[in-house]
Amino acid sequence: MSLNHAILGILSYKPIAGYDIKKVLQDSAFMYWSGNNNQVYKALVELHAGGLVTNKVFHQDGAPSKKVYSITDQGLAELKRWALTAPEAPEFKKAFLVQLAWTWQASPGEMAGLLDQYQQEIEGQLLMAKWKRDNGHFSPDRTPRERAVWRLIHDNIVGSYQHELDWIATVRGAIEPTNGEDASL
Amino acid sequence: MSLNHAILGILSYKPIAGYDIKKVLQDSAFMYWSGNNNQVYKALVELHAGGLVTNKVFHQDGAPSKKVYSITDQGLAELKRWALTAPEAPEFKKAFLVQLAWTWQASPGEMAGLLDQYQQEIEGQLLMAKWKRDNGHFSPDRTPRERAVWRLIHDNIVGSYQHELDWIATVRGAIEPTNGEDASL
DNA sequence: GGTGTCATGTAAACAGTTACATGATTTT
DNA sequence: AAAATCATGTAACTGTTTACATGACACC
Repeated sequence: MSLNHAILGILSYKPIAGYDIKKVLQDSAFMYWSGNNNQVYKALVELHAGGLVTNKVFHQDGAPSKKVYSITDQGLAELKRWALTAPEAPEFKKAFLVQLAWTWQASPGEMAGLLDQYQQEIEGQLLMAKWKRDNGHFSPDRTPRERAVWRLIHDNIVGSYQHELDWIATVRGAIEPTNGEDASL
Repeated sequence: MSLNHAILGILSYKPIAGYDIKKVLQDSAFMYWSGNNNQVYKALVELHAGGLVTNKVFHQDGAPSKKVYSITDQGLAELKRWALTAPEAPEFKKAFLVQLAWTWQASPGEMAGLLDQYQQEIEGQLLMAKWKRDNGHFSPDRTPRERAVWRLIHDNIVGSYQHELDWIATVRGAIEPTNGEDASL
């Protein structure tokens, strides 16, 4: 589970509260955890127990108190150690491919409709990914290299959606009936 | 949970036993479930309870008995219904991107090493994906369209890894130090 | 007056992985 | 002699999502 390490990374940039970590995760295009309460607060308790973070409670009037977490030297060391561990292969969970694999009972029109829907879905995701790349408000910018790396990471995600759109186009080309049988138009 | 539907799809091609469904899942490039006992046998019990599949026990000597499952008309109808439901966006779990995001403590050499390792990992996956596309022994081939669709699905996966390799190359180009400071060679 | 934000946390449900168990047969 | 394959199943654990709970304040 590298969620704990992702949180360490976030805290390495600046100390923030659990509630805000949650939002950073939810807004991130590449930190793929949903960022729900259960996961985040549990992770923070674990990190705290391991001495990788500390927290300080800030009382505010007109709003609930917040626990602001900071990374420790031990946490920084652990973050560096993890950052250099052997990379894992990416996991692609494309439910649409599974669906498409079993459309032999569908008509050409139904298949075309499915592809249209998938394309719309992807176009939406692509737009969001681009927006997050260009306007995401959480991006540490400690060195020129870090800035470049974050840009490249977002390009990877954008490119993944772009690849999906390109692929949809080839699918349309490949499965369109050679003899014209279109309903609408 | 669409694992149940994926299993329905497999059974729509031909009746097979749970043990073999497990292997089909493990060998599949795009049906992303690990195919462990717990998941498969539990899914089959559910499908059976819902009347979507039936089973027949075959006793064999020199080997354990097997329960061969078949899809029912109800199961076929459910498979078609599901195949035409609104497609979901793909999920990309690229742990490497998270790792890369927090490498600001690493030296240029360490980063280059990481990239090398990731590339090797991806090259391995790409090879496997291509092999499964070209030699995978489970591919229903009921109609020319189904054959084409299965090929396209595998092309999607292969393309995803290919995209990753292309991206690695651009990362290398973007972050290589402008002034030459290389250790080895 | 209902909905949303801020901020923490818990409970329950679902999904997924790893490991255990059996017992004959085949392979290394 | 040890390990893997065939074939089913269960147990224990980890990971993830959804929902519940509180209470002040702001917005429409």
